[in-house]
Amino acid sequence: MSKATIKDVARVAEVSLKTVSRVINNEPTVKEATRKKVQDAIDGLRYQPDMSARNLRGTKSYAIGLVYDNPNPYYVVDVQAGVLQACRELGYSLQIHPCDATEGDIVEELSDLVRNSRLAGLVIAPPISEDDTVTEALTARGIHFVRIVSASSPPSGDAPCVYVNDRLAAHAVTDHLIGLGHKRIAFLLGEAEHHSSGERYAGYRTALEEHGIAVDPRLVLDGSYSFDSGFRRATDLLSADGRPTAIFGCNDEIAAGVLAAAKSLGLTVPGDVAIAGFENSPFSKHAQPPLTTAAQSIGDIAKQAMMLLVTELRPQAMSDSDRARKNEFVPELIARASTDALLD
Amino acid sequence: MSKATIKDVARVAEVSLKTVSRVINNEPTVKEATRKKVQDAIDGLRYQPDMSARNLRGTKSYAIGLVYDNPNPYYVVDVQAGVLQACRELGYSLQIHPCDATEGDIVEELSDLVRNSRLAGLVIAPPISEDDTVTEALTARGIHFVRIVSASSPPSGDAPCVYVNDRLAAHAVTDHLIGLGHKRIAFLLGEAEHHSSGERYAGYRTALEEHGIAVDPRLVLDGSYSFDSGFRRATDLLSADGRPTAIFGCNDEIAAGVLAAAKSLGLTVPGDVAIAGFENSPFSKHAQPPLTTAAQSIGDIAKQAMMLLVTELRPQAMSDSDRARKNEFVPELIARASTDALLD
DNA sequence: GCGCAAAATGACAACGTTGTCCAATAAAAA
DNA sequence: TTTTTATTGGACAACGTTGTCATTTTGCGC
Repeated sequence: MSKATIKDVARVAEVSLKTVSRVINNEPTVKEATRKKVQDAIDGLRYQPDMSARNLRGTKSYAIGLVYDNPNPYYVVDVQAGVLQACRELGYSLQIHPCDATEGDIVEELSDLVRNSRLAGLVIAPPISEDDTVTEALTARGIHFVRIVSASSPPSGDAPCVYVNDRLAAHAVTDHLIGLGHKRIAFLLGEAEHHSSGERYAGYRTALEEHGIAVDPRLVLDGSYSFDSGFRRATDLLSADGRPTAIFGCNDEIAAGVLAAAKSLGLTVPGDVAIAGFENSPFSKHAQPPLTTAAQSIGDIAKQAMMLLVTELRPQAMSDSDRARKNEFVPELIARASTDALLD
Repeated sequence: MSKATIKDVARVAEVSLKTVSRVINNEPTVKEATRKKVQDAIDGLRYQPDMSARNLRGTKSYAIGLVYDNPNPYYVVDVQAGVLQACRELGYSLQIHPCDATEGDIVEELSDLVRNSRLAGLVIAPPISEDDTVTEALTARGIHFVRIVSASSPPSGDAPCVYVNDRLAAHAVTDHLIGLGHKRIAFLLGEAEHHSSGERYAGYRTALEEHGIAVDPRLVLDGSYSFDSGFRRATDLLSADGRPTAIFGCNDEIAAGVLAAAKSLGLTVPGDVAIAGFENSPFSKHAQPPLTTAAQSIGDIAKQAMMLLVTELRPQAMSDSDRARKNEFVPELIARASTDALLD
């Protein structure tokens, strides 16, 4: 009933411990016949290598850390799910590490984490992944990591990275609004430390310019990725003269705030004002009317980040198809009734 | 720069390896002077025992698993945060294990998890924690675990358990509604496999009975813990004759659905219909009007569950104050404007 | 067949910790 | 003082795995 060890496999396959180890680790110098014999024994015994022993012995480790300071629980569980799936497929264990970038020395904290938990590397989610001070310090300390960031092209620098092209997606959302006849489109920003906010703004801006619409600075307001922020800014915008005919919130929470503000002012959506969000949060579908947004498959992105990290750490362990995967993700426009009454 | 080991501590403290080990593990037979000397060395070197080595060697393990199938991300991250904090304080590492109780053999899955990851025990969150088939099978297999469940008194049986007294809290919410003059109060249930749904209903029921109000079965509707469910049930209730003057949703998502339904029917809240939820989800505060609800400190509950698990596993490792902690938690009523227009 | 390089395999130690068992010391009893 | 008994400290093995290095087997050109 107790767990099978490499010893059991060796006995069954009639080879030495070391040969089994070689098979497990995909080392090249094993005869095909031997490999098969060992693999059969592994399958037969349902053997799985022991993480503790592996981590203890080698320079290598089979544990990675997931670092995030994103306050959005929907985002967090999706990232976890994606990384966890990749971990299972690749035989890694996962150490989650929620953190607060604003308190304490985060670099020290992460170094300790890696040392104490013997982590092979880190997957770092935004916004902390976008803090160059942190990533440079980690590189300087020789810590392996992969970042998930918002960018419109592969970031320069050596650190491997998975990037979400928010700019392109925001461009598409803005195009959609322009296509519906809107010319006065407001944009509500999120926190500046989230690159996604700036990227989405850039997409909005270029879309307007491409259609020869001047960007009106009075229609671009900063704020935060929150319902409250959206509500306040929208209340200001919508109760002043020359109000916009559409408002593009930097994420769905902001858009939900905008929607609430519009309703409280007695405006109809999308009749009086069209509203678009970003991220395809679950509640965007349930809003009344449902919110136009852009969908990101956070799980896939996170999974790819983990794959990329392992490609870094143990190139030979990854198949070519895994290695060839693309590291750019472009969220897709999801048009709903908050911009186009004919949809639902 | 590399990690300090027990060997370094022994050298600095001028004692043997074993003595250091004894200090770390709080074994009784160490002279106070020696203990201090060793502790100083530990602190000085910022030594932390290596999990891999500890887990590998002993019958003991210093890793625990957190098992959950709750679809609510807010709940999940709070539970994680609580357990994680306790893990740090107690020197454990955490393995998260989201799962789907409806597919595959969950008992087999958890057994494999415990064996393969050498887990000392599990913290199991609802609703899967409330499935007796699962918990009995785990007990039969000798797996240590602590459950977080909804109950109005300590569940019988040997398995240690932290329980949330939803019944008492729902009683308070119902009292609040009755106190505001409501007599026709509807109740919208969640999924039957969540005990919390039944417990909250029981609290609602006894509160009505205590005030001599008969429970009208037409005002008690089953459903699920979702916005949609709340929306549909409330639409039915509010558009039929003899509509209730208050609706108590089994959680905030349901209540949010009720609120949306009321608005879409042109009813004012709380004027035409008062609405109460449960759980104090972040959005309950942002709803218009803000939702009356009941607050649970999920993080504290989860932390206490972890403490209790360790008390099980290594009684001598816990201080008396930790051991004496209460395992019952009662959510508190938070009255807001969705029931009482004078509040906000 | 023979020799020799190259490929495949194996023996053994080591990773950091704890359990077992025994030795040394201090305290108590004679 | 000597003997007995608590205390406390230390040597060694073991957990399951992989790195190092030695050894065996294979393939190949003569």
